[in-house]
Amino acid sequence: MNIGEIARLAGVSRSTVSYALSGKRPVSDDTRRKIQQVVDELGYRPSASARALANGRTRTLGLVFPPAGNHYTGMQLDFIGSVVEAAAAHDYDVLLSPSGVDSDRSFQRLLGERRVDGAILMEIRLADDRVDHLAALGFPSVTIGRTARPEGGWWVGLDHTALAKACVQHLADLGHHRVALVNRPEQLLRAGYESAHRGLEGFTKAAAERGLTVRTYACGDDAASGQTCVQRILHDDPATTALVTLNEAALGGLYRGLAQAGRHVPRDFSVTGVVAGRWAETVTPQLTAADVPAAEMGRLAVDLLVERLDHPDAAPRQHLLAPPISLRASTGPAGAPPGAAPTADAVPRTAF
Amino acid sequence: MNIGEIARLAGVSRSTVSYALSGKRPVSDDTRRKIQQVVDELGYRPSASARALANGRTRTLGLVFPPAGNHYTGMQLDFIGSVVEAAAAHDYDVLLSPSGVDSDRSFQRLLGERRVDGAILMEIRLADDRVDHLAALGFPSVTIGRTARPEGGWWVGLDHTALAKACVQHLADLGHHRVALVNRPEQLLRAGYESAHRGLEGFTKAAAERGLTVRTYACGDDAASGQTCVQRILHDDPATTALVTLNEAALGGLYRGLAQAGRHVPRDFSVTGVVAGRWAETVTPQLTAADVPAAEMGRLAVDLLVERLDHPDAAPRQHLLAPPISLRASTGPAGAPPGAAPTADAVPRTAF
DNA sequence: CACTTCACGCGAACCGGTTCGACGACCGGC
DNA sequence: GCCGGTCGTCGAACCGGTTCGCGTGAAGTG
Repeated sequence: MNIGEIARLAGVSRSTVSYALSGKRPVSDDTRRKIQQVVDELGYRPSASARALANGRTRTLGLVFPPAGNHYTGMQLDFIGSVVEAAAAHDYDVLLSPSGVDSDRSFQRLLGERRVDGAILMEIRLADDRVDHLAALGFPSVTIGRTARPEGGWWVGLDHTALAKACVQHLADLGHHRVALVNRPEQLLRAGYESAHRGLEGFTKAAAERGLTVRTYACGDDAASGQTCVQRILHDDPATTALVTLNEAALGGLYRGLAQAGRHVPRDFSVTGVVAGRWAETVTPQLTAADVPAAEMGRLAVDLLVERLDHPDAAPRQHLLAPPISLRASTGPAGAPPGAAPTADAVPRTAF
Repeated sequence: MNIGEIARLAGVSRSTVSYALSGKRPVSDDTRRKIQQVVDELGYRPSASARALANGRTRTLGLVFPPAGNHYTGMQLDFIGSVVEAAAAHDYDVLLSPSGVDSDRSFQRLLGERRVDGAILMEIRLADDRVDHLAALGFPSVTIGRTARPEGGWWVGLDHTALAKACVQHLADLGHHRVALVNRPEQLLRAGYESAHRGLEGFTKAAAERGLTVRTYACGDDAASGQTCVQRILHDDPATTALVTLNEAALGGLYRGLAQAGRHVPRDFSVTGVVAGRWAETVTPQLTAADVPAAEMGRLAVDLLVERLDHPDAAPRQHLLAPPISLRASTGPAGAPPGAAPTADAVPRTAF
C-alpha cells in the first residue's frame, strides 16, 4: 500500500494526495475529505524511508554513548530515558549508538549513511575527537558535557568544578579536615573524561582554599570497587573523616566498606558527592549530594538540538547547570572522637 | 556525494558501482580496485534511506518499552544496553520507542512508517494488545517476557513463577513462617504485567505448599515507596520475619524501612527477591536473590530476532530462563528471639 | 462577451540506491 | 571463418515519497 494506491482509490493524482496530507499547498475541501477517508480506511502511513530520501530528513536523532562494556550508571539511564521522551514530544525517534571513538563503525553508520538528522553525545572528554569531527563537518549536534574549549559549541553541561567545590566546602563547614575524593575509573581519567577532570580540579582547589588534607582515588564503576576503595582510603589515612564521590556506581560499595570498617555514617564519617537525585535516595542514610538533574539535561539537550535543526543558522546556545547541594542524611559534623557516645540515630534526618 | 558521482569518477556505470560494493554480481578485479579507490578517497558511504527504500530493509531494530514516566529500573537499563550491543554485533541499529499501548503514536511510527525490520518488546503484559497486533500482522518481533498464551511465539522469558517459588522455599527452609511479598506498583498489576502476576502466583503457591502465613503488597517503583511499604508490612503483622521483593527499584527503601524499624538484616529479618545481579550487589548486606540475567536476555532476544529476520519461515523459538538463587548476605535463619545476642555480623558472607 | 485572475489538480522530475535483462567483447571449438 | 558460451558492464526500471511548473475550468471584471 503506497501513495499511488491511495491516489487511485481517491481518484486523484499522487501529488494531490501528498499535498492533502502535508498541507503544503491548498487542496479543496472535497478532495481532502475524500483522500482522508481512503487513508483512514486503509490505515495508510507514508514510508519513512521514502520520505527521508525525498526530503533529506529522517526525523531521527542519534544518541551516542560509550560502548560501556557492561557498566551503565543510573545517571546514564536517566539521560537516555529523558532524551527519548523529549524527542518523542518533538516527533523525533532516537537511534542508539554505542560509539566510543571517532572512527568507529557505529559512528560512521550514523553520519556517513545519514541515518540521523542530528546527534546528542554523552560522556564527553576534554579533548574529544568525536566533537571535533562533528564540528568540522558542521553536523548538527549537542553534547551533554563540555570539552576543554566549549566556546561556540552547542551543549548542556554541569559545572562539575563548582559542584565538587560545593561538596568540599560543605564538609569543611562541618569541620572535616581530612577528606578523600572517589573519582571515576583510572581508565576514564586517562581518557580525559570531563566530569572526572573538572570534578577533580574543583575538589583540589577548594581543598587548598580551605586548607584541607586530601587524597584522591580512582575507583571502578561498581560496588565491589567502591568497597575496596574505602579500604584503601582508611588504610592510607585512618584519620580520614569524610569523602566526596564523583562515582555514582560505586556508592553502594562505599557505604558497605565504611560499615565494614566500623565507621558509622554520618556519625563518624561523612559522605557526599555528585550523584543523580533518584539514586542518592536509594541508599541509607540518604546521600547529601549535588543532585545531577539528568532528566532535565536530557530534555534540554533535545530542545537545543531541535532548535538547531529548525534554524540551521542560529547562534550556538548552551546551558551550564550548577544545582545546589541537597541536604540529606549522610553528612554530619566532624570531631566526634572515636568511642564517644552516639549523638544521632542512623535514621534519615530531614534537615540540619 | 552519491553513487552517481562515484561511478563518474571511476568511469563506470552506477550499477557497476553497486555490484562492486555489494558483491552480488562478479566485477573484474581492475574495475573493483578502481571503484574502491575512489570510494576510499571520498569516504563514500551509501545513504541508508535510499538503500532502505530500494530493498525494503532498514537494518534497524525497534526496542519498545513502556513510557515509564520517570521510573526506569536498573533491570531495564541492562536490557537496553545489552540489546544495543548485541544488535551492533549483527550490524543493526536500535531505535528506541517509548510505547505503551497498541494504538499509540510511537508504535504507529515504528510499524506503519516501516522504520524498523523487527521489534523487541519489553514489559510484557499477560494480555498484551501490542503482541497480539504484531502477531496478527506477522511482523517479526520477539518479546522479553511472555503473555498468558506464549505458545507459538518468539520470546525469551524468565520463569517468574519458579523464581518466586525458589525465594519462598529458601525462606521456608530457613524456618521463616510469616513472609511478605513486595510486588510492582498497583497500577502495573492492574495492567496485567507478567512478572508481577507470575511472580505473585509462584509466591502464593509455594507459600501454600509450605504452610506459610503470607501477605502481599503492591509497591511503587522507588525508594520512598519501599520504605512506606515496609512500615505497612510491620504494622499489619509485626511478627513478619522475611520478605520477597519483585520490585528492584524499591529495594533501597525496603532496607531503609527495616533499619528504621530496628530490624537488622539478616539477623532478625531476611530479604530476598528477583533482582538483576548487578543491583543486588549494591545494597548492604548484599541481596540473596534470583539474579535476573538481563544482559543475557537482551542478547538472546536480539539473536532470536535476527534469526527470524534471516529465515522468515523458521519455526518459532523461545528461551525460558530460571536462574538459581545466588546466596549472598541478606537472608538468615528465622527464630532468633528479639533481644537475643547478635549471632552474625552484617558484613557479607560468601556462603551459608 | 472577451479577458484576466485565481484556485485546484496533474504530470514529470527527482532523491539515491538496487536489480533485471540485454548487449558486446572475447574465448575456444569445429 | 562462423558459432555458442562466458564474462563483465551498461541502461532502464523501480522503490515511495516530495516538489516544481504548468494547464484547465470557473469566477470575477470592464
